[in-house]
Amino acid sequence: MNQEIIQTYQIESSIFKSMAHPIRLFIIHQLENKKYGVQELADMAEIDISTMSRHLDTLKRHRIIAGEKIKNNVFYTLNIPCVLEFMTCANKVINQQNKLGGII
Amino acid sequence: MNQEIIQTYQIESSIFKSMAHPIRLFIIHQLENKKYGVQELADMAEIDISTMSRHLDTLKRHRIIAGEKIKNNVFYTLNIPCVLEFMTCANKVINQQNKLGGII
DNA sequence: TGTCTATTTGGCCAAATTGACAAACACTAT
DNA sequence: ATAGTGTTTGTCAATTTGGCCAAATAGACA
Repeated sequence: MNQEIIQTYQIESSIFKSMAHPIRLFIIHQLENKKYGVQELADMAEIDISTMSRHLDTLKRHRIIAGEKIKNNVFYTLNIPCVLEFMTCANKVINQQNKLGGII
Repeated sequence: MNQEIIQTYQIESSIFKSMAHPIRLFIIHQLENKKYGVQELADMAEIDISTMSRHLDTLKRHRIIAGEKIKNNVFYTLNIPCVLEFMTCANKVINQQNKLGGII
């Protein structure tokens, strides 16, 4: 395995990876419009708050979102608006998939 | 776990996932400029050809790339040019990370 | 200080991903 | 038909990821 290539694309791939999960995409889409706290997001997604906390941490570590503590709550906001351009492209890919009959 | 959310973002997340690997990003960047065969790409990345074949298959199944067989060789091309916009955004994220001191 | 609320972290298990080797396969060309 | 070339697939071990519960932590406020 060529270590130079790995290194070159490691960070880029870790950013993709950080977004490559249904719950984390859900989070990104929610924060498009408004700030949310951890418990609120956990309730909406119907997952354990500890699991939600970990997903938020993943996105935060990659600077996709940012958290701001107000009193006892941490409110998260979308940090990288251009992430939404990703989605536009992703949807083009999805539409093309549908036209061609889906994957697998 | 809210199945509706999962369903909504499953496909989108599988597209991110398909690109979230250093070797597969390497492939995408190479195909930006020119067609390549499986063996060529395997040589460049210094990985087993079977491993490269599987990475190419992953990208192909998600319509990121397309393969065309000519004689005994399969040449791959980038199928979704807007993928490159992804990269532009990803790099903004990376640069912001660097400014702030990198991640973990 | 002590308590209450909200969030994060540790531990553990199940499931998914990655990589290599070898075997199978598809096709070309003798 | 047979050999040769290039690609894909079967299998398996090692690693990573995702989920929940329980315990730990951080901060607000009486």
